[in-house]
Amino acid sequence: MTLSLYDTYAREQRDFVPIKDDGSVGLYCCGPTVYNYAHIGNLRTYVFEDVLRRVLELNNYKVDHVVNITDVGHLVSDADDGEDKMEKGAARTGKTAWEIADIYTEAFFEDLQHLNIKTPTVICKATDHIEEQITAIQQIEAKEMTYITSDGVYFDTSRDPDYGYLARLNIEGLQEGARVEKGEKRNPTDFALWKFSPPDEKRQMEWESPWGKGFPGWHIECSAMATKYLGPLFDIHCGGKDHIPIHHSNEIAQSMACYGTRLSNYWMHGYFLQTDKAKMSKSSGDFLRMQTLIDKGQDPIAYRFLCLLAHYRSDINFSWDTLESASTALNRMRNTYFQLPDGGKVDDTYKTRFISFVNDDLNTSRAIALIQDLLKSNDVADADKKATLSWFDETLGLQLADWAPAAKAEVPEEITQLVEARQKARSDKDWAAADKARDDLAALGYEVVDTPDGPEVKTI
RNA sequence: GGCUCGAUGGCAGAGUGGUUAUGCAGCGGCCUGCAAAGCCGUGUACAGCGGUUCGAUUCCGCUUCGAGCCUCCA
Repeated sequence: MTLSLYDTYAREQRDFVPIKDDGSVGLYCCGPTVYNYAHIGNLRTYVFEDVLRRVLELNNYKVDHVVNITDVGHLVSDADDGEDKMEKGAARTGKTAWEIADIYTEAFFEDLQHLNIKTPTVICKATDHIEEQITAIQQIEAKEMTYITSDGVYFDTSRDPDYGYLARLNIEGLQEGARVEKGEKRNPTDFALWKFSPPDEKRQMEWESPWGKGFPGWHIECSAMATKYLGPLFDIHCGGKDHIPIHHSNEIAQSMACYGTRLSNYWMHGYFLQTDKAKMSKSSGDFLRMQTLIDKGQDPIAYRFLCLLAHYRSDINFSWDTLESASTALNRMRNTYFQLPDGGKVDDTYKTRFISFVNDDLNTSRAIALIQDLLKSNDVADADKKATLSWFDETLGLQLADWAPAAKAEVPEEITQLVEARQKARSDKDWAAADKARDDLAALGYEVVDTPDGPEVKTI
């Protein structure tokens, strides 16, 4: 069955045809800048990329999945006095920039584990690839598409006639805009390939280069590492939609300069998770991260489920109520799955429908609606429902098979006595006493539920 | 100011030129001494105004509103 994916570059959904004919697919995903924790909006994009990878695998491709770690400091702004994020983080915490990077890199991968996101096949750090970045800058320089200012080596975007096509940038419109500060740049869209260290201070992260001591610009990192691991033209490049106008436009410009390619055959972008009708932002200081959800007793997989409920190409409005409703739905599904018998086989009709949905530009929302159909179906045996749902879950990653109802908690003697007293009252049909016992238990934080096998006690 | 994208029921969110999305919440019922869970059933929607069409929520235009980018940003 044909896999069809929306390509931002073409602005349309295209049937997927891999570049190589050996069954492999090159997938590059822009990773985190590790100067702080990821927030759940960031994480939504990695969930989307994980589903993309799983759908590619469902289509029998072997996915070479590369994710970068931006551990080089990058400027807060392009102005000369801009502070560096890594160095700023170091100053804030009293740790070195290198330690900061390690701490947040580790936290990032913990977040991915919580969300059942598959580990990339290649994880590459910018600081481990300085040589490759310098080489790439030299290649661009050889094409005479760079110039040097007092603070760095810049890419001259006016030398690229197709600059900004990905974002359909209107260069003249940008120039008319009031908010663009050029500084020493020749064009508003020009960007730094290499930044010089300030002459009077020692940076924690700096390297020698043909242009002087300094550090690489952000955009060259992705181009250089993607090319190193996947070649100058590979299949799919992903990132958040905010990368379309700047970061990805610049990556493409760099690749055009170096290799005459647009770097990736497909450009795919994850949309935002909004809170209070606004984008969640690291720089605004206050944001929700995975640990915040966990601390509030939320299940990370419920968040993954929430992400899957919507199409990756539409913004989600996040609220605690929304997460709660996703969580309720997921738990019902888990319970149902748990109670279904094993030993069935995957239902072909549902399998085909599932593939048609996820192959249609990752329509996970229809795939999840299909689960409801399946579970309510009168035509599929219970054991087959379980096998089919289990097969769906290889792509959805909800870890249904790993879930089990919470074990019965240890109950203090005092509570057991109350429950027994209530049972006695019930058998005596003394409903008032039974209800009082229920109220007393509730006051102590326990709920009693009557089942055919007798009363069960749960903490509230 | 420029550019890009969007607007679906109480909430979240699919989809479609004429026909049930789905989930959560709500309501009614079954079950239960009561309750919880579960099961069955059920209402309300396609921002506004024009246009194309036999017919538009779906296509086109305008208006209004919203988000994003233009500064690091998923």
